[in-house]
Parts: sequence; structure tokens; C-alpha cells
Amino acid sequence: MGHRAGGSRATVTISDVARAVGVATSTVSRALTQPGRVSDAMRERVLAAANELGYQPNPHARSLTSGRTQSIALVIPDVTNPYFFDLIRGTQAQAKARGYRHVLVDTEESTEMEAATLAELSSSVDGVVLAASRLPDAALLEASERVPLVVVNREIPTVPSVVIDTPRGMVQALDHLVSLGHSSVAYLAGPPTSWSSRKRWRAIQQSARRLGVTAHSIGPFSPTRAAGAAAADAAIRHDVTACLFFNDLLAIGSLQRFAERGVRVPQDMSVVGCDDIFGADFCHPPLTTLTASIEHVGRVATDMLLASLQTAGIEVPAPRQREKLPTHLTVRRSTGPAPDRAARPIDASRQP
Amino acid sequence: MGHRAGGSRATVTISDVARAVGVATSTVSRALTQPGRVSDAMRERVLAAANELGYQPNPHARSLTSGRTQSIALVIPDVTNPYFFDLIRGTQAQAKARGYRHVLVDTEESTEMEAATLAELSSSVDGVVLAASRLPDAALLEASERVPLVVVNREIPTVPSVVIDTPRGMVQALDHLVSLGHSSVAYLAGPPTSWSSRKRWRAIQQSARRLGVTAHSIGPFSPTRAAGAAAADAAIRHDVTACLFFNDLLAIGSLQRFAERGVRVPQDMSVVGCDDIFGADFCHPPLTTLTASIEHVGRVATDMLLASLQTAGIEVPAPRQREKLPTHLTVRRSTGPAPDRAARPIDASRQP
DNA sequence: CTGAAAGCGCTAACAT
DNA sequence: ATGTTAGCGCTTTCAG
Repeated sequence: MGHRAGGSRATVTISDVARAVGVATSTVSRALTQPGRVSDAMRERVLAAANELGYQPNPHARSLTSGRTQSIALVIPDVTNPYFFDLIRGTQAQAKARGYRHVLVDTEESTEMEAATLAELSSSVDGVVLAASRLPDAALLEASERVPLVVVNREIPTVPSVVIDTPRGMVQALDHLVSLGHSSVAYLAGPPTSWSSRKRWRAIQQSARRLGVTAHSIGPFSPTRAAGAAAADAAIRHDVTACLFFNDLLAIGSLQRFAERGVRVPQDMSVVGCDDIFGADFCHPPLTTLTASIEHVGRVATDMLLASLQTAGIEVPAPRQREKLPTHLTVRRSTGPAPDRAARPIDASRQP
Repeated sequence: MGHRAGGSRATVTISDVARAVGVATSTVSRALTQPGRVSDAMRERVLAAANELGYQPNPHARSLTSGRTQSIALVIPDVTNPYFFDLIRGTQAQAKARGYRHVLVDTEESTEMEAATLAELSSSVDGVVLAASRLPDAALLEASERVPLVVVNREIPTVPSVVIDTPRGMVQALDHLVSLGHSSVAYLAGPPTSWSSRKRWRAIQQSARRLGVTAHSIGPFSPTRAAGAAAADAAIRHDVTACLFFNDLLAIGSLQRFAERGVRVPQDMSVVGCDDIFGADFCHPPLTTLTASIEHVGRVATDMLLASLQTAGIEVPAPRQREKLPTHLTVRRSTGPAPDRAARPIDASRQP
């Protein structure tokens, strides 16, 4: 008997309601979904009957005929990463606000799984928000022809996107470090397939040249706390006084390692993270990092997606198809003046 | 033209494949979903053609006829809470492993939204994992008659559930505190509708009586970091030397407040959290807390749900319908010996 | 093992 | 404003 034959009758369909009211199913359908196209009296009666019978529309049947599913998907490489939680929060909140269901898919950093997911999804949701894709541009371009798509932190001509301007943020961070007297910094890079990581390094590199300081790119590292230890070790080996990390997870992971190795943050080493995730403000020491509301990114991406659904097929100037959201440096206690490196080996007591 | 008429032809359906192979649609359907019921040769041909044409099954059509949707929902009160991150991770991972899609719904701590969600979901997913429900038993019982349901951290006769034995954990925590010399502790309670919170307090209360120490229940508090400050203030006012918090979020939130008010943790106040969420190990000081793999909870709940789907309607002794998972105390640096309260006002130098 | 036919529950032209 | 009539894409009896 399964679950459909619970306490009451089996599934109540639209025709049960129609029969109860004594009208055609189409009338019920309209009363339920197109308020203006039936008389008020009729709407009342239908709603009453539907309520009475405990009618629940079957979304699958609805999708099948209408083509709309009233659901969007968020595709991310790793549900484990707190960064994405803020994104989930944003997309989920905005989807719900707009009456859409929210499907979450984790591709586990696998490009194949990502590709397969996009293919499947194209027939089961109205649109996709794709974050931190590991797929090449061409694949994304093709996917965006099959299903409305908004990519996050990726820029591809003609594909709608929302990116955070972290390269500019990295430049600010570098300025901050230079103004603190640092002249040799490291960028601890993210995954090689990460578009963002490459962009960030390029910005740092250029800015370093302009400022006349040296910058090393070290890595790649997995964007995880666990990899933070290796990143910290590498930074120490490169003899820099400041680190710009690909993300907060790496930075937070490094903090403990620095402590273990007797490298004081920020006295001996300044640390800058990126994203200002949950925890960045209460780790020890609290992290100087690039702040942007990831939740906001999720909302903007969702809005962009849903807006494009409205105008799908119609030749209306679609709303902004490309957003670049600003980020700013939040200075906490993990950055400080560069150690006086000359003083240390020669005469540590020079300072009174 | 929308998205269905991308670069190639419009949607490829099962009958396109059938036509290409020169067989009936039913044969294609079988070849795709019931491997054993067609000849191997036929399967090969169908698969080849499907692949060739870029056929993607339409899950909605599939659900409509078969009744199965190959998707489950996770319903939680607040995507914001890191506790649920781990749960999401667990359910999402296990669902995917079993070939199910994962729908995420946030009810925003609203009982009405939770009820409405459960009603809707009953026709759109194969089953629901419901965590931290704010609904009364009766409502859940009824819901579980309409859709396969597994509740997390809630126990209701006849409804499958996965709970973490935090009451027992709280007793351990109290033992730990008593062994450190504490004799007056506070329980900082969660939401009044939280079944878990009530259970925990009952366990603490009984255990305190047995151990001959005093325990106050203070609150309720919203289970958030923000509420941690108020909780800290309340604890200070109640003049206790140790706090058991409903969850880590509250505990972490309190840490900063204690610091601001000059209450040293753990010298002046011991703090115990619950759940061991992301951040509990790197906050300052690292939190003594009750550890249980929430991700594991998610996996177990999902497995239980999917197992019940297999046997739905069939009178087979369903697998364990009730799991109680253990938790254990992880001692970090937020708990320490009780301050020598007698000594302070009288003679602070008594200890040599 | 394969084909024919009947719908799943609903929406969307067409009619009226 | 409402009713009629086709299906959406697929699975599933029921026949062969």
C-alpha cells in the first residue's frame, strides 16, 4: 500500500477537485494558477474544495506540461567548504523568496561529475547556478545553451556571471602589507583549475612589480584547512614575511602550523586570507581577510538566473548579465608590521 | 526559442531513440531501466543510439508514471547554522552515492513553513530527512503517513529516527566539570520548541542531583553566535563557575563576551559546547565540547530512509528504524579547574 | 523478448 | 468565464 494510501484516500488530483465543484479540470487549474482568469466566486469555491479534500498539486505533472519546474539547482565542487555554505544560504533564500525549490549538487571537485550533472540537470530544473566550475570555457558555453546558467567566480563571454573582484582586493591587501613594511610576500595558490586563483596571482604579480616588492607564487594547494600546514611550511621555507592565501580555509589551517613551528603571527609572519568565512573572525589570531558577502553573491546570481527565466525566448534586453561585486580588506590581528629582519641577525638589542 | 532549441535539435525523447533503433518506445524504456528484460544485443543498440542522439531522460516524466522521483529532501530550520552544514554534507553524499538527487529546504525556524513544506514535498520527493523539527509529535506522525520520513534528533513512537545521545554526553560533561571541582553550573538552553534542549536539561538536572551539585537552567536562547553574549551575561549573573551550552554556536558567541567582561576562560569560567562544529577547535580558547559526527548522522538517516523506500509496502522487517548514535566529550582548553572561590575574597596568597 | 496501448496529473491551446 | 481536447515524456500492463 505504500505511503499514498495513508489514513485518508489515495492521492487527490485536480479532477477530484473538479468533480467536487462540478467544473472542468481546466477551470480548477486556472483557479489555482491564474487568479485573474476565473470569476472570484469560482476561485473561492475551487480553493475551498481543494482545501477540503487536501489537494496538493503534483509538481512533476505540472513540469511535464508547462516546461517549468519551479526549481533551480546550485552546483558546487565541495559541500564541505564553508565558503559555499554562505553561497547555499544566499541561493536557497532567494530561490525560496521567489517560489522556487532548491536542488543542491556537489560535484566533489570532479570535472566529469560536473559535466554529467549539468547534462542531467538541463531537463530537471529551470536553471543552474554553477560555482567554482572546474570545467573549461567551451564546456560551460555549451552547457549554457542547454539550460539557463549563471556562473559564479568565472567569466566567459556571453555566459551570465557573478564574480567577486578579489584580484582588486588582493591588490589592496598587498598595499596594506607594503605599508606595514613588508617587501617579500608569498601567494599561496589554490587549485590549478581554479580560474579565480590564476586571476588573483596575476593581479598580485603586477601590483608587486609596480610597488617594487617581491612576490612568490607557491603551490598549488588544495583549498582546505588540512593543506594549510603544508602551505605554512612552504611559506617559511621561502623566507617571506607575509602570506596572501588563496582562501581563509588555507589561512586558518596555516595558523596552527605557524604556532607549532614557533612563528608568531603577526610578529614574525603576517597572514591574509580571502573570503571572510565563518570562523575568520574568531580564529587565533583573528584573520585579516578579504570580505565580500558570499551570501549576497548567491542572491545576486539567483536573481540574475530567475530574471533570465522570465525573459527566456523573448527578445527583451535581459537584465545585467554580468556582475562584478566589490570586496574589501578587513584588517584584523593577523597582519602587522614587518619584522626588522636586518636587526635580528646583527644586533637584536638595537631597539631600546 | 528559449533553451530547448540550442545548437542542436530540440529535446531528444525516448521515441526519437526508438525511431532511430527501429523499435517500440517500451523497449527503449526497458533497455534503459530494466537491464535484464531485453536481449543484450538490443541493449547495446539502444544505448548506442541514446548516446549518439544525446538522449537525457526527463525525470519528471519518469516520476509521473513510476511514482518514484529518485530524489529526497533534507528539511532543516536554518541553513545558516554550521551544525547543519555537516548534516547536509552527510545526506547529500549518501543520496548521491545511492543515485538520488538532494533537495534542500530551509524552514527558517517557522513551524508553519515546516508544515507546508512537508505537505508539498510529499508529492515531489521519495522521502524526507527532517532535522530539528519544531513541529509537535502529532504533526510529524501524520506527515510520516504521507511520505517516508526519518527524523533527526527527535523521537516519536513509530517514526524512524536518528538521534545523537547528547543527554548522555551532557552527563559526561557534567562529570568532567565536577571532577574539576565545579559545584555550581549553568545550562544555557536552546529554543523552547527544541526537543533536544529539553532532553539535555533533564539529563543534566538528574545528574546534578545525583552528584550533589547545583545546576541552573538559563534561557531559552536562540541557538546562534549572536545570542552567546546574552548567554554569557546571564551566566555571570547567576554566579556559576561553569557553563554547559545548548550548542557550540552559543558557546563560541559567549567566548568573546566573557573576554570583554574580563572573565577568563577557563580560569574564571569553564565553557562546554555541544556538537563540535567547524570552528570549535580553532576558536579561542579551543572549545571543550561534545563530539559526534553529524555527517555520519546524515548518512545514517539517509540510509535508513532509502532502505525504507525499498521495502515500502512490502511486509519485510524493515531495517533498524531507530538509531541512537553515541557522542563523546572532547576536552580542549575551555574547561579547567574551578576557581578557588573561597580563597579569593579572604586570602589570595594561601596557595604558596 | 518485444510491441501496442493506456494512462500518470496537469496545462494549454482551442472552442464556446 | 468556462469547457473540450490534446498531449508533455515516460512507464507499465497486456498481448503476442
